[in-house]
Amino acid sequence: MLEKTFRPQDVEERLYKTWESSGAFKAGDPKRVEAGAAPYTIVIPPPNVTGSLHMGHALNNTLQDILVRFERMRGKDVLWQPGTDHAGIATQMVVERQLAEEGNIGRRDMGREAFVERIWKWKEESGGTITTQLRRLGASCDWSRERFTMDEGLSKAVQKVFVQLHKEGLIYKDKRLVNWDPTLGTAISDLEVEQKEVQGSLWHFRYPIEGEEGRYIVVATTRPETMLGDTAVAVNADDERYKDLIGKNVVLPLVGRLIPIVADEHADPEQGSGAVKITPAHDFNDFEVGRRHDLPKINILDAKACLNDEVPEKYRGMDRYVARKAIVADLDALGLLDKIDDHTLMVPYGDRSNDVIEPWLTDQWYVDAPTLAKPAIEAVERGQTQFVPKTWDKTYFEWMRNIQPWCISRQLWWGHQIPAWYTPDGEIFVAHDEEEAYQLARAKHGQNVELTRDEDVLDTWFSSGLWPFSTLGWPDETPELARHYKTDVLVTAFDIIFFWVARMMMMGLHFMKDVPFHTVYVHALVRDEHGAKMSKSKGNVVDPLGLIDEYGADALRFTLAAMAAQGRDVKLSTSRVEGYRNFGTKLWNAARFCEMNECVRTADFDASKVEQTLNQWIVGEVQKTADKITEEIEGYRFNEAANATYRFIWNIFCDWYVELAKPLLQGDDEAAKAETRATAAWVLDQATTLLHPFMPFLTEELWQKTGEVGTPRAAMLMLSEWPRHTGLVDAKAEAEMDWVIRLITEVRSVRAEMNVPAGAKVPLILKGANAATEERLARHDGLLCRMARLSNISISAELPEGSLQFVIDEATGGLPIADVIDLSAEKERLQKAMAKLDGEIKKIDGKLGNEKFISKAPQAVINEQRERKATAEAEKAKLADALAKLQAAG
RNA sequence: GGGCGAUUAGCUCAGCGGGAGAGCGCCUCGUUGACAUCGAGGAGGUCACUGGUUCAAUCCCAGUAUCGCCCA
Repeated sequence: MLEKTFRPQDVEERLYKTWESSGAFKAGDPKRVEAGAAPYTIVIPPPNVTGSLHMGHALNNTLQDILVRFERMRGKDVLWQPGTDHAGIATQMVVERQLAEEGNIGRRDMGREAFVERIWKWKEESGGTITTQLRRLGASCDWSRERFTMDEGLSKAVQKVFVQLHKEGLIYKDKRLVNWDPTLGTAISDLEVEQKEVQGSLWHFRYPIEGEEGRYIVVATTRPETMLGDTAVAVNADDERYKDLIGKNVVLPLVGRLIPIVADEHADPEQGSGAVKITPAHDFNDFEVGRRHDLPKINILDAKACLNDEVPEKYRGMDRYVARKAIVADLDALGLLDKIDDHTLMVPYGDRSNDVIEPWLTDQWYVDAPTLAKPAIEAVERGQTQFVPKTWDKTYFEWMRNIQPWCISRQLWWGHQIPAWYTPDGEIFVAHDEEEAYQLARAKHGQNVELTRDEDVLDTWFSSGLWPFSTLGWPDETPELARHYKTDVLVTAFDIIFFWVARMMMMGLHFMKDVPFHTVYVHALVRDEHGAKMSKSKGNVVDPLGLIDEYGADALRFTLAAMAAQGRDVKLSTSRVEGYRNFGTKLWNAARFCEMNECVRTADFDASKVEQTLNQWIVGEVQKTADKITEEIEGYRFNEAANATYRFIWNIFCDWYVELAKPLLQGDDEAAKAETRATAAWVLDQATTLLHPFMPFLTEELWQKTGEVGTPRAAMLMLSEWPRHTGLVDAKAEAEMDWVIRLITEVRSVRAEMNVPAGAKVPLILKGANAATEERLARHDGLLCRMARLSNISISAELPEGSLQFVIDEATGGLPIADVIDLSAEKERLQKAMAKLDGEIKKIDGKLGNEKFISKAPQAVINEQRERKATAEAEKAKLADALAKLQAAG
C-alpha cells in the first residue's frame, strides 16, 4: 500500500544512487548504440568550482535535464557532459582568504608551487560542492566523464590551442591599456568590469598657456591625480573659444612639462569647459586620442595604483586617492583651481574585488578576436547555429561585430600557465613544453640559451571556450569526439552569451571546423517574486536547496519549467512551488486509488481495443497529451509542456477519469471492470512516464511501486520508452464524454448556486432530448446519478412546475424541487444567464450585420459565428421558456 | 546616448488577429474509502494610454506614459 503522500526526503537520495550506480546516466550504452541510437549531446555550462547551487543553476540544469531525460527515453544515446571550471580569480581568492584566516603565510611567501599545490588540495576537499548539489536536483549527467578545466587532458588542449593560434598570428603580445584590478593585481576582462554610477566631482583646473602670461585654458576632470600623466590638452576644432590655441603648448602645472593643445573630436564643446586633458596611459578614450596625435604615454601608477617615479618626488608612493587630495590642494594653492562642480559619473569596479579598476598600460597576451569572430558571425547568419528564442542573435551579432582584442593573460598563479618562454633579452619562444622551447631556442641561436617561463596564466574562459571539444578528448581523435561533436544544444542564460557562447563558437569553428552546437537555447534569469535580481546584498536570494529540502526536487523543477516561458524572466514565488508539490501528491494519490482498486497492468493490454466509451476517451486523451508534450519539448517550450502535463494529470485524469471510472470499478460488469482496471493502470503508467522528465524522483518511485504487481517492469522509468501513439482518438467517445462532463457540471453548478444541499439527492428530468441524448443517458445513467447526486434521471415532454432549469445542447434539464426552491433567486439566475447570452448575441449580430464582414471574412469564420449565434439563441429561448413557466407558477 | 523587453484578475504569470486563461489568494458549500498537500461551485479583468492598419485588434504598426535589463 502506498503511503498517503510522497516523501521526497526518503527517496531522492536512494533513487539517485540507484540511477547513477546502474550506469543509466552513462553515454554509449552498447545495446543502444548497436541498435543504431542517434547520439544526443549537451555540454553543461561548467559551473565555477568554488560555486554553490543558486537559482540560476537550478533553472539551467533543470531544463537540460528535461531535454536529456526526454531524449534518453526516446531511445537516443545521450551524453550530458558535466564538469566544472577552475575559476582562476575566484578560486585563488578563496584559498588566499583561507590562508589568511588560518594565520598562515600569504601566497607570495609560500611560493608558487606550494600555493598551487594548496589550491589542488582545496579542490579535492571542497571543489565538489556544486556537483553534489546538482545531484540533489536530479541532474542525470554522465558523471563518469566529469571534467575539470585544469585536468591534464584539457590542459593539453589549452596548450595546443595557444601554440597553434600563436603560430597563426592569432595570439600576440601587445602593450595596451587593460582593466587593472589593483586589489587582485591582475588584468581582468571588460566583462568582469561593472560600471556603477557614483556621485563625484568635476574639478576645473587652469593650465597656463606657454608664452602668454596670465592666459589659461580650463580643463575639467573627474580624476585630478591623472593630471601628472597628461601629455596634451584637446579642444574641438570648431570651438571658437579655443581655435587660436590649437598648436600652442600649455605648461603642465606641478610637473612643468610642456604639452600641446591639439584639435580632436573627443573634446565636446558642450561638456565641461570644452577642453579636456589627455592622459593616454590612464584612460581608454585618451589612449585613442593619443594614438591619433602620436602623444607619449606616461604611466604614472604602479600595480597597486600608487604613484610611481614618473611623477614629481613629492607625490611618489602616494595612493591614488591621497594623491588626488594633495594635487587639488596644491593647484588651489597656486590659484589654478577654477571651480569644483558636483558630478555624477560612471566608475568601473571589478566584479570580484569590488575595487575601482584602473586602465593601466601593460604587456599582455591577446587573442585576435575580430578575426576569429568572422566565421562565428557567418555561422549564425547562415543558421548553422540558431538561437532560441531567435531574438538573441541580435545580442550575439552586436557583440561579435564590435569585438575587441581579447586580453587572455592574468597575473595569477591558479590557471594554465602561459606556454611562452623568454630569453634574457626578452625574445619569446612559444612551445608545448619547456623542452620544446629549449629546442626552438637552440635551433635559432645554435647554442643553449637560458629561458624563463612566462609567469602569467590564461583567462579561465580561454579553457572553457574549448569545453565542447576538449571534454570529448580533443586534441586526441577519440570516438566520443567523432560521435558527439557537434553537440546538440547549449542551454544558458543570456548574461553568458558574451562570456562563453561567443568564445565556444570562435574556438569550435577554428579548431573543429564546425559549430559547437546547432542550437543555443537562452533561458531567462531567475528573479525574486517581485522581479528584482537576486543578490546577496539585497538579501532576496532564494536558496534552491532550501526549497528542495522543504518541497522536494521535483516540485522545484516543475516550478522552474512551468515558469520558463521564452523571453521572460522567471519570478519565483514559494506558493507556486508549494502548488506543484501538491500536484505531485495528486498523481501519487491517483496511483493509490488505482492500487486500491486493483488496477494492475496487463501484458496484453491494447489501448486501441478498449470498448468502454470512458476508456476509449481517456486513451485518446493520452495520445493527444503525449503528442503535445513531445512537440513542446522539441520546441523548447518547457512551460507549455509542463502545463500540458499538469492539465492532463490533474484536470483530465484525476478530476474526471478517476471519478467516472468509479462506478465501473465498483460495479458488477466484470468485463467492463477488468477493462477499466487495465486501462487505468495503463493510463497511470503513461502519465507517470510523461511526467518523468519534469519530476524524475516521484515518477521513478511510483514506477517501482506499481511495478511490484502485474507484468514485470523491463526497465527503470528513466530508461523506459517515451509514449508515442496513433489511432487512439475516437471522436464519438470524445463527444460523448464531453457531454457527460458538461451535464454533470451544469447540474452541480445549478445546485450550488441555488443552495440545494450537497447531500440531497434530487431527480433530473430532461425535456426535448433527441435520440442520441437518450442513448447517452441510458449508457451513463448510474454514472450521472452518482456524480451529480441525482436520485434518478427521466425523460419527459414537460418539466414539473417549480423546477430549477438549465440547458444542455438541444435539451432542457430540470431539477424539480418545488418545495425548497427560492423562486425569486431562480428567476434572477435565469435572467442573468439570459443577459449573458444577449450580450453574446448582440456582439455576433454586430459582425454578421456588417456587409464587409460577410464579404471579406473567411467562410469558416462566418459559419462559426452563425452557429454560435444559433446556439446562443436556442439556449436563450429555452431559458426564456423556463422563466415564463416560473413566472406563471409564482 | 544606443539596443532589447515588459505593462492582461488582488498577487505571480500564460495567451498573442475572430468565443479573456492558469496557479496562489478570496467567498460559499463539502470529509461520499485516492487525495483537506483535497473536492464542488463562485466572485473578480473598458488585456497601460492615444492613434492607425483590418471585415475583425488584448494580439499587428506608430506614438505616449511607466517600469526593467543590456551596452556605451
